Amino acid sequence: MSTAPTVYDVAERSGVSIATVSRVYRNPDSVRAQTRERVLAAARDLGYVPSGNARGLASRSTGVLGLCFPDYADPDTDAEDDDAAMLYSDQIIRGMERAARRHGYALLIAASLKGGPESLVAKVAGRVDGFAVMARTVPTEELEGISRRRPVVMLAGPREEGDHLDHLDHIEVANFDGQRELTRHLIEDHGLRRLAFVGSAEESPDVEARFQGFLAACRAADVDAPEEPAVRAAMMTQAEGARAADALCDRADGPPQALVCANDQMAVGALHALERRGLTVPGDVAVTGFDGIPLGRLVRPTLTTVRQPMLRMGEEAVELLVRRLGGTPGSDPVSLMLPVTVARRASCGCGPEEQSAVAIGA
Amino acid sequence: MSTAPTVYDVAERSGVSIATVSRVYRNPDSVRAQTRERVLAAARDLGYVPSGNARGLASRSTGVLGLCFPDYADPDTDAEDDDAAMLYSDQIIRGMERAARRHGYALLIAASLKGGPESLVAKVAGRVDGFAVMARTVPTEELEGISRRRPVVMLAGPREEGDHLDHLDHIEVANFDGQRELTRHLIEDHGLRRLAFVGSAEESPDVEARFQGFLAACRAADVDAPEEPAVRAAMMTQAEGARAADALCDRADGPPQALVCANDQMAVGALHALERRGLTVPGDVAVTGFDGIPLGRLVRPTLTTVRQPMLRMGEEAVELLVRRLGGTPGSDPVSLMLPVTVARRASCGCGPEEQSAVAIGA
DNA sequence: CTGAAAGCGCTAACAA
DNA sequence: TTGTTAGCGCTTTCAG
Repeated sequence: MSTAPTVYDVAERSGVSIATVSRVYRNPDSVRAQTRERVLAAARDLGYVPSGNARGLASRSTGVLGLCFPDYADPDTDAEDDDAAMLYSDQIIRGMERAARRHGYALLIAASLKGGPESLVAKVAGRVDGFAVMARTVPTEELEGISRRRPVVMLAGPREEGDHLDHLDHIEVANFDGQRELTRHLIEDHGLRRLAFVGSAEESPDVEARFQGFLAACRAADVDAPEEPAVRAAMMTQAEGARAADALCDRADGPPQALVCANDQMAVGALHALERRGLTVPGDVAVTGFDGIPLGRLVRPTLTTVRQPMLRMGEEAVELLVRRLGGTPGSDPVSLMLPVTVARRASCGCGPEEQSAVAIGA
Repeated sequence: MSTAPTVYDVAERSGVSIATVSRVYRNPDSVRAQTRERVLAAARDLGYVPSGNARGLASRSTGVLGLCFPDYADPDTDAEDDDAAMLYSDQIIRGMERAARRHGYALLIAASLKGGPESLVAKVAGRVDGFAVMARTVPTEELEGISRRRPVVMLAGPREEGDHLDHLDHIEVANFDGQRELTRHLIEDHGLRRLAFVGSAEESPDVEARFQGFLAACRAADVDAPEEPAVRAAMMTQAEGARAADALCDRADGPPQALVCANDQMAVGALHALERRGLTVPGDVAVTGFDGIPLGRLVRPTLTTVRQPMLRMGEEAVELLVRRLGGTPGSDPVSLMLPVTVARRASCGCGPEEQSAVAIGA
């Protein structure tokens, strides 16, 4: 693994200038066929691989798009379920990779390491032409500066109005509308009136929007609606979901009729906790989630939830980035709202078969 | 989005030399705190982002690992199932990303575009310190040259003996042992004796190994074992699996007692085809797959299969690469064989609950 | 169609 | 502790 061969080596070996070697790769037709073959042969012999770095430096572009996502690994998910637990990030990655490929880009992905020392974004930002950031992965201020230099699109988490970040492109899903529709379903179609919302302790615009949707539905139906989530889980994991369910059941007034969880992971945890306590779902308590992770269809009862179009989100992110990179420099920030889908399954009382689901919002 | 600021801009603005600016990022402690703050402040004001390209060029390393994978998208999978269809590549990506993060690397992923013009590997290879390649994603010869210049690890697909590639590190799963054990189970535990293996038309060492495992089990039990797979599907998709099942059922001697499919996707397709024909599984025909994709637990009957540890494969790949990069230059090529797990579920006749599964091979 | 030369932005000795 | 000075390997005018 000595020193890697460079254009100079290839040039020398094939008796041309380095400029010609470069042309062979960047614009083959501008070189006489015979010369080209000679160069290619030399390159092959030498095991020559063009340096992406040098290329990028000289041409000021990398051909790579990036994605920064939070460390979503749920430590409580056991190995078995883990196979099935295709999370947010996985689907966004899939969507972005697909779209990126269509446009000739590769995808660089990096998750925020919890106690990470050096800035994650900086590392990614420095190696890509543009990138997407999942909400709350990166300090706002960091993005502030970076976004002045290259296209950035925020994923999930509503546009922060009047904030420094409002010049970023932005994609979100219909959190409010989705949660409102699901809640309406619980109230009107199943006749439930004592609902508890399980939110999260950390600030999350998505969770907040869901809670507001929940509230809206309650108010519209004249159902008692507390100003605050019944529980704010420390983390949105299965363990915390179970804990929340337990806490709610231990209250003086007994368990609520429905546990409306801010995400699927917590809902699954709640399902387990309820089962352990001998409560049946949806008989004694209905449970709902939000996200639409595959695990939701594996648990029994199957989980009623609001499905997010994560794959599409990834694709749209790339489209946005590509558009920005393609020119139209000063245009206004774009903000997309993607529709969600309410998946009525067993845990709300809709029976084992998944009901046909409807697109909501956007 | 004018011209991005460089070390020179930051240096000037903070009244130091570019070397100091560089130090602030690479080795903060080697700069007086006061100076450091001044530099950082200037950088912040300017929206400075270190160029990964320039860095890589100068330091001869990128801090990025890569993965090339085939375009596995199954066009037959409908959008609904797609959510659940976490494929090979997704899990390997997850595993690699995790491990890479632990070692401070980011991950660059790129799928082979079908009619892709320019060489995929070259693009990836030029931007990373080392990378993994899923079998049959890349022309052998290409890798030949590249692997002389940087660490490459092959995923799946057995080491090609006596081939040019036998100096590459290599990770595979116990295809042979897994398929043999599953087949033994069908024969001995369920008493089936007329088994048909559904393979693939394209050359695949993995599929071949599985078929050999199948044969071995048949012979060991004195079961009639044809030298060739009963069917060789054009692609390993659901549609082709269904077609294979139909073809087999239309034979003069009627359907076999068991359809042993070379992967889960085909097995799921077979399940559908059988159902359409009014045959019950496992009553009339048993069906098995290979891979352990989540979809296998969603279909009814649940799919008996051999589970591959793809996540671990990704992690091991990174470990191997990191080791190579860490020195030990001339050491011999490593070849890992990862154990698989036979998941006995409903489609072989084991009942709805998944039986405890055992690790096989390696 | 091909060559010469000037950088791209940063790191890494080596000095100071 | 900080500055100076070479490149790293490639793209890209501008000539020829």
